[in-house]
Amino acid sequence: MTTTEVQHKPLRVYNSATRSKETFEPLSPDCVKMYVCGPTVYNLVHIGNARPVVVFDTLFRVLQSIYPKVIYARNITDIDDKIIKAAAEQNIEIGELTSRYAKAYSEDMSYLNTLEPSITPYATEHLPEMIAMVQKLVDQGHAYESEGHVLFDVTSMESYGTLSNRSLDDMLDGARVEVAGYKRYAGDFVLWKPSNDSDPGWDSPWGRGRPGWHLECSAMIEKHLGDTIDIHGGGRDLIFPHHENERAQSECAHGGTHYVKYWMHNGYLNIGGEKMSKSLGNFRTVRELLESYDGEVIRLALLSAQYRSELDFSPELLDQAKTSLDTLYGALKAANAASDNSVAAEQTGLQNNVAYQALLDDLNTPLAISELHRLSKEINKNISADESGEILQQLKAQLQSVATLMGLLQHDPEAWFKGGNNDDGAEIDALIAERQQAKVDKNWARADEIRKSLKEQGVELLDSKEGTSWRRI
RNA sequence: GGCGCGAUAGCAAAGCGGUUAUGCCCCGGAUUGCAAAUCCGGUGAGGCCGGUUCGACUCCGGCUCGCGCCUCCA
Repeated sequence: MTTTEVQHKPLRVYNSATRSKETFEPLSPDCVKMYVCGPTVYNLVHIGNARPVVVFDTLFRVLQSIYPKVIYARNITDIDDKIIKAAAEQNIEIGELTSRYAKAYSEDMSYLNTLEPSITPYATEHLPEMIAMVQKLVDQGHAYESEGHVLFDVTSMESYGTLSNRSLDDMLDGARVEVAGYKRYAGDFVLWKPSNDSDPGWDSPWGRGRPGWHLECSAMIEKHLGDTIDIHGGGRDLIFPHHENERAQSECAHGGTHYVKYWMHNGYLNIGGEKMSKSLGNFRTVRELLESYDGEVIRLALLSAQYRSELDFSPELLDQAKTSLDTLYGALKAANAASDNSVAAEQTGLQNNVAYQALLDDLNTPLAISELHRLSKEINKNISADESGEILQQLKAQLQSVATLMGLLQHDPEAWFKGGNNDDGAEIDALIAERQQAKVDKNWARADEIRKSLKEQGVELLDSKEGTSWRRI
């Protein structure tokens, strides 16, 4: 490397708060801080819940490619009225329910090739911090106690509503819910609420109770990341009220200090043109989909549209993602077969890679994926042209490095095509050997018979100059 | 009622004021004992109506349709 500074194209991200795409400038280039809202653990997550996880995992990887240290926190909400209800219905302890589904979540997400966040804070482990924050808000006149509840006074904050771009008047105009009697103002939200004897609760200055929904994220960010963070992510449906209220609590508790520099929100995953949601019941769980599709197929499907747009989820989408991955793995496999790995790929770096540039532009994954296809086509052409292995290795290195940034092409190509269980691998190899002999003997009838019978078992034979390989179909 | 998003070829989905997006599907060709894979080529587009411009899918205005938030939700 010369003294010339490397020309980095800047990362650009769409900031929901300003409703525009901005150049990402971290608070400190030495340590970038990102927080993403995680699941409430009372059942299996659906594929819509997986979208932000995959999207922000990709962002995490891109950030790590630029900055030396990135702290990524994703919480687990393990106290919530839905949890209390579900545990009661199933007649089990709350802790049993939440640990079961927190584990399931972690497993499901790992199948989608997501990296572990740097920190996974649990709400129930941060009660002292939450209570302290509520106390601070009460002391500073931003919150008040009423009938055992502590409420945030939204009229006490000048800029309340700026994140979600709405005024207090607008909100009340459209209010569809009855205003609870203990609220001074309809828009006030709960910081702390009383628990009855059968509910889980913690002692507080306002009696035994539990936190309101928005409080945990504020308290955990404060504790683990500080008063101000670079990026806060989540689904679009969290902008209001969740993120608006989080911001209100945190900034008021911190004397007006800016809470989040870049708010990022992914679009909805739809089914049949409608938002997928637990309340509508039109969801598919990740676990259920993993029975039929490799996690990487699901991941590619989720990345096939830019994260801010809506994405209509369908079996066709997954089938297309599967076909796409077959093509990409096919090129990798061919590259492996055609070149000896003794030719070391020169470190080309990512900066000049079109796919990387696309990712730096607010995670333009569809464009990046198209570049993956262009690279794989280049690989195939170079194999046909029988060019030197060096070019092939370069192309392969490019393809793999940028695919890794998207959490794709993480399998061994051979294993990808041969599927999970290789119990019958020896049997297949024996038949291939027999067919090879038949071909030498020009016994085409026997050769075709073997091909046909294996195909009936879901195994397809692929003849090439290098010999015969196979894959599951 | 308030606020916001979208409409691209059979399907999915991007960039871009003028030049092939890309993938899947479909058609033709090369290759192949057969098959697959691969390569080459092709069909096919920008909701509707105006405006700006030498030129608009791309900018501006209107309309239509669809979706979302304002309530738990990724």
